[in-house]
Amino acid sequence: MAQETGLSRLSLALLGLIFQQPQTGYDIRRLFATTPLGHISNSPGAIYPALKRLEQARWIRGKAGQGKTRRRRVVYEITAQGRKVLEQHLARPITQGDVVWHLDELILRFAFMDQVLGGEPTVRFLQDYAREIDAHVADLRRYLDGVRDLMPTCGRLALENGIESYEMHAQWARRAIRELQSNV
Amino acid sequence: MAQETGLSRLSLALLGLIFQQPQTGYDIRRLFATTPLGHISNSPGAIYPALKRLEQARWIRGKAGQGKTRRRRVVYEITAQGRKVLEQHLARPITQGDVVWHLDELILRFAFMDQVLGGEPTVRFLQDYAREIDAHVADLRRYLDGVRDLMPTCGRLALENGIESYEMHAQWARRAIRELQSNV
DNA sequence: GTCCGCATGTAAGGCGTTACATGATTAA
DNA sequence: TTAATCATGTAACGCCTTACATGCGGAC
Repeated sequence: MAQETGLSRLSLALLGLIFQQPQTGYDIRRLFATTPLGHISNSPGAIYPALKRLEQARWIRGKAGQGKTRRRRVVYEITAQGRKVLEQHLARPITQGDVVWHLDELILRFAFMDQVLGGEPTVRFLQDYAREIDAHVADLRRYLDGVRDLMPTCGRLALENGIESYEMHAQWARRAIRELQSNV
Repeated sequence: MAQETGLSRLSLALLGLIFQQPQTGYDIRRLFATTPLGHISNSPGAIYPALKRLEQARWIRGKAGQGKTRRRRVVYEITAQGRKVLEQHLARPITQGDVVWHLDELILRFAFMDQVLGGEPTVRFLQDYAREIDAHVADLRRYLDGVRDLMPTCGRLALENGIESYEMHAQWARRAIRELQSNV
């Protein structure tokens, strides 16, 4: 499906949403069209094929179902195998590479995590997340300090944008940890 | 090359870097491998084909050149046409869609902007950037206020992550504007 | 009876990823 | 002379994007 893990961002979102409750492709399209989740995708040409792939992998199962009317519609629900894949995917440890290349996927994993894995693994995930980000920020700052005066102004500002973005993520994670722990 | 604009993120980076100074593919690979710019790509399987495409489009031109040694190496330099394309690409107005789907590409455009377009267009770009982000943040907050109590905890926290991320970008832009204006 | 919303798709194309391939040159 | 580094690629694959296609049901 996707390179390292077997789950592209879109597939992960689909699997997570269908885990939350059985849905049709159209339900998900509407969700993507009307909520911020839509930043993941907004085209049927991605969603329907992705659902097919998930079904072929036996991670979801489509059933002919009816909504309010009796139009043809396929309601997908997650399988036991799909649950297992989702759990394993969400439980994977965070690497430096994830932080550099797949930060948004980490957030997506987090978004489903409490319902799939429960509270404690979620908190641990955020702790790892914050730690990896701190390490990466340290790297970036070291680099910036070394070349600050050599860089074109906008290049430097763009790099600072990246650093501040990571710092914001770490702050957010620590706030989220506090909030999750106060709710236990 | 890419959908709306004719320049994928990688191609934009390549064109911008070659605009800054003539380079070989290997130079750029090293740059990607050793600087934060590398978050764009790190594989020769992407870089060399992209350079070929840019050359076929006549936006860059490869010349056999020698570095310190006399190994075969191709030094690429930007053409007049390439300069024009780069200018036009960087000068494109910012849309809401850019903010939702291509935020990182906007930052990349910004990174080359002062050298390609000069200071005033760069400041205007940042003003537009901040304004579009403010609008999007308002949308997201409106949505969040409507469904806050219905969302699973991690889902809400993930959404807040997105909102705070955008807010940080707007703050950064305003700081960058001040800095650019104080340097004129 | 026509138009809009529901619901599911297909087709073409592009680009990035991983992995592998190839040779030439310098340092040990 | 062996290994590492320089330097440039190719091949297979997967997924997303845009655009187009289809057909039913309800509302007016």
